[in-house]
Amino acid sequence: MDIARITIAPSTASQVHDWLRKRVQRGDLPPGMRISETEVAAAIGISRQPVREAFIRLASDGLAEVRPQRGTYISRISVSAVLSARFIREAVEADLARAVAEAGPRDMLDRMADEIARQHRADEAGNVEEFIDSDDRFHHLLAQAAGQDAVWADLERLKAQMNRLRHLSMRVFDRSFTIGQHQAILDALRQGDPDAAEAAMRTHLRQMLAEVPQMAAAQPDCFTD
Amino acid sequence: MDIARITIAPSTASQVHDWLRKRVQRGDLPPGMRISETEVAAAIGISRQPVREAFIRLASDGLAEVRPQRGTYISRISVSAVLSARFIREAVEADLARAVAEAGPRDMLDRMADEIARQHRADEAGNVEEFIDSDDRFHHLLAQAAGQDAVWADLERLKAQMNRLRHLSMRVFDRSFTIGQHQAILDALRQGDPDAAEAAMRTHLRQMLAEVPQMAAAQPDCFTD
DNA sequence: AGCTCTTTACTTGTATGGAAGTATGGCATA
DNA sequence: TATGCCATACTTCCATACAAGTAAAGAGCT
Repeated sequence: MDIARITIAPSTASQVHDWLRKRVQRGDLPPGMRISETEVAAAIGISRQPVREAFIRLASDGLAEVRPQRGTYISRISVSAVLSARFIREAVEADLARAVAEAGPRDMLDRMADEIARQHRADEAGNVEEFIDSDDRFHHLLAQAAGQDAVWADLERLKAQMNRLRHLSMRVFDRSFTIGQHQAILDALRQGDPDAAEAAMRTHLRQMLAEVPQMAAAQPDCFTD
Repeated sequence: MDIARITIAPSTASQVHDWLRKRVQRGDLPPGMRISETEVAAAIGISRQPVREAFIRLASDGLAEVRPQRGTYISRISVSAVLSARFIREAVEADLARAVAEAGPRDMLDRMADEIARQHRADEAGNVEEFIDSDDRFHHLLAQAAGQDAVWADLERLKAQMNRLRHLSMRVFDRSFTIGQHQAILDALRQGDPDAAEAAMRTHLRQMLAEVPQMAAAQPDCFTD
């Protein structure tokens, strides 16, 4: 018999937190926007307390900023935070790529190829959300192939800022370029060439170095630093 | 004229959070311990609400676990979380070491040498707290020397679990060994040898790979996974 | 003894009222 | 016109009361 999977009903505060976090990451709630405990509570039809606790969690995620007695605001995207998260991602995923090139299970590589195919379809269909999700799964599969699934979970926290930026940039930049880089990484992994895999990954993730200042210059209200 | 540095009085909830976080990291509140909103509030002499909000933040830090209607517990140290944080640190600090070896400012290297001297003194005096603090400053200086101060701030979040473990292990393991590894890293940086610097850093941080399972086996109640 | 139900004493979650602080617009004054 | 004061309408923060759920001890029955 399987272990019964018990699911407890999530608290109101937790649900509000999830709801807000998704809306912030999708850019539905734009950077700099003011949100109010009272307003959100009235809109949902609950008291202020659960909303307040959701705000606290949102602030812990770095997605909101609570200024006492002044108001709560959706965080602007910190350029330096994005760049340092990018630095960390490059270092980590370079090591992951090396590890997989040296001893990666073949079936995981096949699954990565599947994701690239999905990215082609999402690109042609103009489905930005699906493209971003598949992009994430591609990199997640790399971590799993290296036997470091937990590492990806840790990176998720750092990716919070990058995700918001990506929802802006994906409508602007060339997605087929991204797909080509994914393919280059996978090719190197398949050939079992650690140096090539690392180089391809670093090239891929350094793409952001040029894009971030460009995005920040185009929409200065959304950014800080 | 300088910008006036305005400091707002931190909220009660924020102060309680800081207090609890330090106590958890120092091992003062042991893993698995049960804490109660009511008890803490009574001990401090305030109402439950600020304490409750401090608990929420502590849970966001991964240092506590709130089980609805059941109780709140200090998180056990997750072996897999520590190992994945270690993996990330190795990857990041390897890149940092390379960068500094290639183009690191000399004065920062001198400050790193100062820290090693402090570590010798702290070791002889048996001052574990000071040794750990200096150890942190040594690695922080490396990030600053690479012009990536923000990266260290991001790593702080991941180090939360590792810090608790270190307070346990530092009383057990050989500190002079650690100092020797720091010296080896600094020597490679001074010689401007990126490969040697990276190798020394990876060796240093892989030390934990052997220690963590050893610690977990010795004190199973404090760990999970 | 062993099992079942109930009571009771907890826990965290939510609602609400008021306290303290901040920004803003209006008004009097120079 | 420009400046300073002040009432007012917000905001978040804290205290308190109650609701809902859990766990363990104990009574009563088989």
